Amino acid sequence: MANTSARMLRLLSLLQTHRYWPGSELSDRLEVSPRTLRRDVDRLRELGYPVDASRGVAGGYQLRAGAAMPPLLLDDEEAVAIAVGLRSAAAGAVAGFEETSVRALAKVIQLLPPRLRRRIDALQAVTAPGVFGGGPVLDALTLTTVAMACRGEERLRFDYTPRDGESMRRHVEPHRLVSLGRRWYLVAWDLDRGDWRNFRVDRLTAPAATGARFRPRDLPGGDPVEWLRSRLATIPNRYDVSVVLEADAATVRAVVGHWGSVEELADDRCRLRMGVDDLSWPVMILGVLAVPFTVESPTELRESARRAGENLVRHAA
Amino acid sequence: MANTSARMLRLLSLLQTHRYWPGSELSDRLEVSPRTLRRDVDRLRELGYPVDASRGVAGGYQLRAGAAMPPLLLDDEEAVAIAVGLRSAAAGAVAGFEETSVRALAKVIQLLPPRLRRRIDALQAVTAPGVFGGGPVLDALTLTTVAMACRGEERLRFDYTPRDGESMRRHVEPHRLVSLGRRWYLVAWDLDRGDWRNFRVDRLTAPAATGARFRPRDLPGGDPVEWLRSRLATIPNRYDVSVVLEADAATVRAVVGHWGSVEELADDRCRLRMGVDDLSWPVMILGVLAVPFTVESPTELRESARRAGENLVRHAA
DNA sequence: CGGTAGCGGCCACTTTCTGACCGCAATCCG
DNA sequence: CGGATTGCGGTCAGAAAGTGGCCGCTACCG
Repeated sequence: MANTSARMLRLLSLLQTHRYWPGSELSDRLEVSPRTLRRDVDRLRELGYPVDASRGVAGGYQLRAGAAMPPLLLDDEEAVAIAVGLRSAAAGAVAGFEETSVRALAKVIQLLPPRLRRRIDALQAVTAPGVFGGGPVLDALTLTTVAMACRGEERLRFDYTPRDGESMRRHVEPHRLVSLGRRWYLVAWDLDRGDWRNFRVDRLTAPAATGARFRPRDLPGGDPVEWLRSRLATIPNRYDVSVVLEADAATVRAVVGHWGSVEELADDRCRLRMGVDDLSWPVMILGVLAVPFTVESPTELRESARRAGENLVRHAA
Repeated sequence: MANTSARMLRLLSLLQTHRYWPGSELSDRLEVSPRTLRRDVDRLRELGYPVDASRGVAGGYQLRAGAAMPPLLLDDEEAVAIAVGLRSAAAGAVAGFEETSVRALAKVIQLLPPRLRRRIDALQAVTAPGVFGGGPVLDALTLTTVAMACRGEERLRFDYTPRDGESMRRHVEPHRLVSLGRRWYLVAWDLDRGDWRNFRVDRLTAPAATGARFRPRDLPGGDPVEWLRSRLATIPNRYDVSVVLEADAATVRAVVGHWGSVEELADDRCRLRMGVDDLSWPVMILGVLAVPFTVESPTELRESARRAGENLVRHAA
């Protein structure tokens, strides 16, 4: 209680909650003499946390940004917000951050007190529900359980239903979670088969870490993403969309965001390319942009767009 | 360096990165004797962090979830992921979490080392770019600067361009940020007018905290959200969309997510209601659902849907 | 100019920390 | 079952640190 370490943490936490603190108030709250407070502040500075101080009548202490990330001291609300934000980022709301997000999420979840965990679970599925065509709905608990087993190097059991086949209990040594093309895969050593396998996380239920730890094996080639990509290459199942639009690139980018690349062809003409599993997403983009367009590929997109358009026209009457 | 507090933090951080740690390895890394390590673990436990230990040949230490949130010790990647996730949540990707997210974001941003801040700023705007019709593009820096001024109780100057009028420099005591209907508002005491005002954050540029602190005034009524709502009630400017769809409610919900309410009318018939500023969003939903529908209101939606449909049909050829 | 508030040296006293040594208690494995 | 491994915690003595009080100094503000 009267411990120095604890006091330092409390001080750091106080400095994180308000921008300015008069020294007297800090020493008050920490129940030490002002002299000791000054020493504590010094200690923080020695640890690399940049605490600014200003003198004079309205003086006080302030925590600036430094070179290293100080320990984040969060209250309940903030912790929940972070978990929720990470969850939606893990679901692909922010392109390119899925994997880091799920790693950070696993860390937060692991530390989260149960009562907060319940609040988060109340939000149910990991996918930000919405228009992200093709993204399967994924249980956040499943994803984080798997992520934690990877990190903790714990064996994992789960039920798995392959695309065509019976559901089966599996027992694996989890290696890495990989997010590829809006889907999550687990790369793992299958203990029953004695070989490396990949599993789509959305086809996986009731994962449970067994508690047994293992020494990670080396994946052939080393890079799980490459390995997975080569395994999946045998079943390509995506459309490569390419459309020329009579609109300026900036407008298109504003609508499409990260989910496609926009190539400027002229002042008000650009080419949009994106890879998708489901054509409804590009159709929507064409719909909302409301500009002339030419479908270059795939031909199926023409058909989808025409059908959607006819449907709209027919019922708008 | 050989400081106890620092070592405790390092220990906590180690315990956060792997699930299990053999005691010998921990004492090794911390460069203390195993006895001291045991004492450090004890200290953590006394501080309330639940460190489990298991004995025997594969024994080790492990940090469980406890009653309080321990300080989060993040590496660069994780910190960036958290900031990015929070930013997208603040932009409304996760309904209902905008305000808490922006508070947490302000805290993280404040602590973030500049090099990481730059990485995040490279991602530019706070809005998850995409289909969220009507959400104005908002600069993350603006939002967090304002949030930090609120938290730090610092006066704020900024340029403000009202809907119809000249841009003007303002000087306020910021009170609260409020997210309402996919927009951010600042509720503040206007120092020039000597009265409470609200400002749309997307119309606000170059915010700068002056460094002068103030004692927060009491907002009449106390609740900033209520206050703002009553102020805005005079300018209603949204469409109230109501559409009957020939589809089962679950399907519609999966597409619409939080952004509307779905009322089940029959097995394959439901009513969708949502409030929007911009009709392109409901049009897209109608497009992607590809089911018969009847627009109940507003009549403008019929026109928009028809135009979008015709455009699709015309160019799909 | 005077008041406020942070800075940091000095000192004496107290408390904590540390490593070493010990026997003990789970747990795992053969 | 018995041995190896690994965590647990008591005790001890010396070393290290933390503490409050005192002081004069400096920056800032009105």
